[in-house]
This record gives sequence, structure tokens and C-alpha cells, in this order.
Amino acid sequence: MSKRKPKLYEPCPIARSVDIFGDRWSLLILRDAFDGNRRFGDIQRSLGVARNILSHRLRKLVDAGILKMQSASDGSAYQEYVLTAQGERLFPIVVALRQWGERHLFSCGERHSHLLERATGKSVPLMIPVARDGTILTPEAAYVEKVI
Amino acid sequence: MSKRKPKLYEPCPIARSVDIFGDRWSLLILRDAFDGNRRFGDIQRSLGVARNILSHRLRKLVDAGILKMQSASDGSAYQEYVLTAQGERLFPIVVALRQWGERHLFSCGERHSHLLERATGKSVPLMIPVARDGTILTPEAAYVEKVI
DNA sequence: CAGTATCCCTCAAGATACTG
DNA sequence: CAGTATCTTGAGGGATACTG
Repeated sequence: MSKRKPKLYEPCPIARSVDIFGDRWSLLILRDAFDGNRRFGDIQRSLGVARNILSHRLRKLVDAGILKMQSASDGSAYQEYVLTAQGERLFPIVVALRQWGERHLFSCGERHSHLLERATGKSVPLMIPVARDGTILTPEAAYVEKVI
Repeated sequence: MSKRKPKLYEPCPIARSVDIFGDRWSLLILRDAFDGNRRFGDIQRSLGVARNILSHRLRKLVDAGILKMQSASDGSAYQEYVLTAQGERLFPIVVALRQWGERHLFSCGERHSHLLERATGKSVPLMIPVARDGTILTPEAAYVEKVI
């Protein structure tokens, strides 16, 4: 990601999203946030990322309104990084990514982590786009209306 | 993404997904694929990406089983890049990304593209994770079972 | 048109030392 | 512990010329 174009006016929501998460670590930081990892050091150890990089990414996510800093809940003097309301709404993306990965990125006997419901202990149902009439929305049944 | 750790055994599906799309262009290429953009040159112009980079990304996506090359449908001698079945299952991720971006990355009067249903011309309902009992699955109601 | 090859440059990322 | 500062490296990316 160098020598980037100015990125003047980007009318595609996906393009703007990629501007925020389109790197090696941001989505993993968000995964950790949903898993309840709030402290700098915990995230750093969990990801194995260099601390200066983590510092940059956290700042970027805070600036984007996805995370916020607040005083640590355990009374220590330090800060925690927690999801904002806007950040919590990334849950569908994280779930969709995880479900796709669970299905397609592991060979048959290979073990991997699972997303489960706390209430039942069973796997979360596959998330699928639904149309207004309640049927499954296939890619062909949707289209993107471009702005002029 | 330099000096990467060997990435020996990565048990998290999101981490593996990020290994595939965790860059500036792959998600945009997939967006274009869902929009029906199949030709190298069309994608290149659409994204404004350098051709050598696009070449690399396309190969990576083909290697990952997300895209496949096939002869052009218009009878020309060239190839097209189209989604595989596995690639089509990325639709939820692309939709979730787009919906989140539509909602959070544009200021009030700012125009942006919209995802619509072909049948009705209306916007696609917001995709939300649902639990087995049919209720909305909140982040707190789910957890990740790690492998040992 | 659809790429590949080459060159160059920037910056993400890593390692480590340092500060409050 | 939670970062910041500094240095280094190399991969990602851009531009362009070239080939089938």
C-alpha cells in the first residue's frame, strides 16, 4: 500500500471499508475485540503483531469510530479498547468471515475454532442474505446501483 | 506484510481468511466479480490497480479456489475470471461489508452506491446473525470455542 | 487485449530500546 | 504495563515497456 492515489471521493461503501480494514491486522484486532480482548498487551500477545503497528492500527480504528478508549474496568490505571456501537455492528462481517473460513479453509480432519451460541453451545446458523419476500437472496438477484 | 512469521498452523478461520483478502485489492476484486466484471482489463480499469498487482491478486484468488478462469463467453479468444461455488459463498461477506459501509462511512447528504434487489428495486434487508431460536444473535450471545 | 517483466519507491511490518 | 521512538527490511504497489 504505497504511492496510493489520493482517494478523493470514493462512492463505493466496500472501497471505503477496505480503506479501514484492508490490511493484515485490523480484522484480527476486531476479532479479538469481539472475543473480549481489550488490553493492548493482551491483543499484542494474541496476534503476535509488532507493538508500533498495533499502536497505529488501534489509533486508526479509534479514529474511524469503531473502537473507543476507556478506563480499565479492573480499576487499574490503564486504558481499554472497546467496540463502539458502530463497531459492534461489524459483527455480521466478522461472523460471515468466520463461517466462510470454517467451511472452506480447513481440510477435512483439520481442527479449528468454532463460533458457538452461548445459550445452546451449538454452532451459529449460517448467515445468509435474505430478500424482502423472505427468500434467499442470491448474488444474481441483487445489483449495485451506482451513483452518477 | 513483510518479514511475516512462517504462519505455521493457523487455527482461526478469520486469520486464514485474512491471509487471502487482507490486502488493499482482493475484496474489491471480489466486489467486481459479484458485479459481473469478468475481464482483466475491465477489472483493471474499474479499480485503477497496477496490472502486475492485479495479475498477482487474481492468481492468488484462483489458487485459493475463489475464482476460476474460463474461456470468454463472448467468443473472443481471451479468458474470464468468474467466481467458483466457493467464491459465490463469499456473498454474505461482501453484502455485510457493503451494508456496514453504506450506513457508517458516508455523511448525511453524501451520495453512494446502493445494493438493491433486482426483483423489487428496493434496498436489500440488513443482514443480521440469527440464533437457532430465531432471535437476533448479539455478540455477547456468541463465543468462540478455541481448539486445544 | 491480456497479461508479463522490469525498475523503483514507499510504507507496512518487525525488532528493540526507551519512557511514563 | 502501555505505549512511543528509532532503525531496518522487504513486500506491496505504481509506472511503463514489452510480448503473444
